[in-house]
Amino acid sequence: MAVVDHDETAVMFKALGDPTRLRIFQFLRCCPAPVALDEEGQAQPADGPTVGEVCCSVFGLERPTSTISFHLKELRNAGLIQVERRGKHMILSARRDALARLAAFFDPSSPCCSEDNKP
Amino acid sequence: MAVVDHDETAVMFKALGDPTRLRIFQFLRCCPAPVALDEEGQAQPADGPTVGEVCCSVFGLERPTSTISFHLKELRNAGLIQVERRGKHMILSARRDALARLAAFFDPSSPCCSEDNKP
DNA sequence: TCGACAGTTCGATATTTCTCGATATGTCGT
DNA sequence: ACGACATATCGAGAAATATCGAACTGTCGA
Repeated sequence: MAVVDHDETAVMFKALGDPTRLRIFQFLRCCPAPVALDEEGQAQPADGPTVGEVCCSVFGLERPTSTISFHLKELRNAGLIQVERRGKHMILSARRDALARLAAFFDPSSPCCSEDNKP
Repeated sequence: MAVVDHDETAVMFKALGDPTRLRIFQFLRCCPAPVALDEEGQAQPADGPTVGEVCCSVFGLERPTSTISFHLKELRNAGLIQVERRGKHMILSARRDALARLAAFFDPSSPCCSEDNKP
């Protein structure tokens, strides 16, 4: 088993490699988690950022929602964010497991010379 | 001053967003001490990995040198690697400051709600 | 100086990506 | 059911990107 799946990790980096998406992701990182599933499976709803709030807060409505929606889909396909419907809104949040995975990639104490690099 | 320069950081992520470049960078990361093997398998003390070694070790000569050279230039322009001429070879190495910067980006303890996210 | 070697740059091409407006889908309140 | 709202999808056009072979530059050794 490879320490790092290059292709899958590259998808994450590619998603963050666009300035528009990086700003969205950074914004979502800083927002409180919209929901907390406790051990009983009870969802405690909290206010989370919606697509419209991203358009307004991050881009000042200078971008059409269709463009933001496109980038949100890219971030979701890369596994970087979660999207949850709540009423007519979509609640957005950064995925903590993705953050942990990327943090581990740059962790200096982690082993880096995996079998992938050998012919 | 912004905590994170989105555009500049996005350039780094974009460079790592290609599987070919990610493999190159991962390979170079694992050779921090400039040590290489010559034809007899002897370790040359001051030598680091060269372009040809990347072609051979990482891609098994399945890619032309021109393609590797293209990706190395992208990584260099993104500030992720250093290239130093030594004789007829180019000695490659990952830039530690770039690694530290990216690690800081994902550090959970670092402040993430910079002024950039506020309108 | 010549030829061999290491690597880069160039030109062409195929593919992907970003962006936008228009249209469609889904949800709520009445 | 209907209209208003929030967001997604579609289609098209412009721009960027990855890839390759050929040609070029630079360096060393004989």
